[in-house]
Amino acid sequence: MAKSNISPVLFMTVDGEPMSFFLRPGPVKLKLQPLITAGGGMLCNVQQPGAILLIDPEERASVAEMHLASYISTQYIRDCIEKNEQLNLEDYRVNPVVGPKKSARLNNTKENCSGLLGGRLAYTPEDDAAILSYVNKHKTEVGGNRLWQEMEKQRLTSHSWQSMKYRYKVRLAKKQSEAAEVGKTEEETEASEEESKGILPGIETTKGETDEPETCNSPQDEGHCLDLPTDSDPLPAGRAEPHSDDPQTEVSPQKESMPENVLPTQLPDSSSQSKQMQKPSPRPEQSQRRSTRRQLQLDESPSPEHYNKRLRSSASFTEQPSSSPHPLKKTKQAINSALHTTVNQTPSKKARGRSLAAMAESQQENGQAPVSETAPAGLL
DNA sequence: CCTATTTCGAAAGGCGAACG
DNA sequence: CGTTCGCCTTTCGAAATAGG
Repeated sequence: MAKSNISPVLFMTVDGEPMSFFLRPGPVKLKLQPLITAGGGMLCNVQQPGAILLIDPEERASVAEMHLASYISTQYIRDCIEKNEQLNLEDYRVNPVVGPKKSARLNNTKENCSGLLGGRLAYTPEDDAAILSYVNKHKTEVGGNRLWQEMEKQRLTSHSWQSMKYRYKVRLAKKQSEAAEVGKTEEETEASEEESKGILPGIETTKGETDEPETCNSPQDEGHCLDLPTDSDPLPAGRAEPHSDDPQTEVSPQKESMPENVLPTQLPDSSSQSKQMQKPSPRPEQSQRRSTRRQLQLDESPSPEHYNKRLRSSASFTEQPSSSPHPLKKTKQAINSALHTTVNQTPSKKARGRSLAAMAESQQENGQAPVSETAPAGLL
């Protein structure tokens, strides 16, 4: 494969974020590393949350069957380069996974604990710790939902994002604030504290290993236990020690915190957000958050079509996510809506949305304009 | 520039399990 | 058996984006 032919953004998400891959050390890794890097991606030395686990098909034997599901064949890289386009990862999954996390959680570790027997899953210290550490890194976003959804996406825990959020609000926040008082200076302090307590093995990625072997039984581990392995020993089965010494192991989980390897291509996303401020108020953040959000979406829908479509919008905030083109509009709308509310029409929007959805489904082409409800809203 | 549509954030209510 | 605690799901309101 000629490095020169590789698109510099081949392994980048739509928002310009480099895709992270993890591959056990070896000749294959040596071979692929430059290619991935050339494509704008990054090959991590440790398994990070969002990292795509690669494995050479020939080495699959070295991985426990149950863990194979988390791996993507290195052929993916080759094919992407060959076709010069980002292919579907699922097509290269070594062993297509089926198990939904929900079902998995049923056999959760807490059989004897007070957890749940039925469908509910109690929070384990690992879950809490993972959430806390994650939140520590994204303090500015705690107020919103995006962060939590991210967490869910990354399978930080096997709970829904709403659940995690709730959990955080209700319990963790307290703990955190307490801890914060103790060591206000740096958030890390807290995180490390947790870790040292053994509660938190490795930030988000983690969950796992810390102190209980069972951890690997938990649902998440389906996908996450595997995440722990480091360069030296990616195999869950093989690793006896949780780690915790290796500074770069799981201590530097986030996508944002994966610098070393390649160009950090500063992501407007997390970086800018984290910088925000210590959480002023949810609103002010919005504008910036929006753009980020958008990018996330792009990230998820890499299809060319979408790309084009969005490009337009992205263009507006290309380099300045938090610029100001929108605020204007926003203000206007705000005013409008304010007026509207004052006058009346509260339900308009909602009703509209609902009826729309309903209508759309039930009478796709009944010719009934969903706008009906909107009319009044138009108060103009 | 205005209107319509989509998405996000937040809150409330409901459901299930454990404990007294 | 009743009460309390905790998690999950659904609903409501607001803002941003896209299209005309």
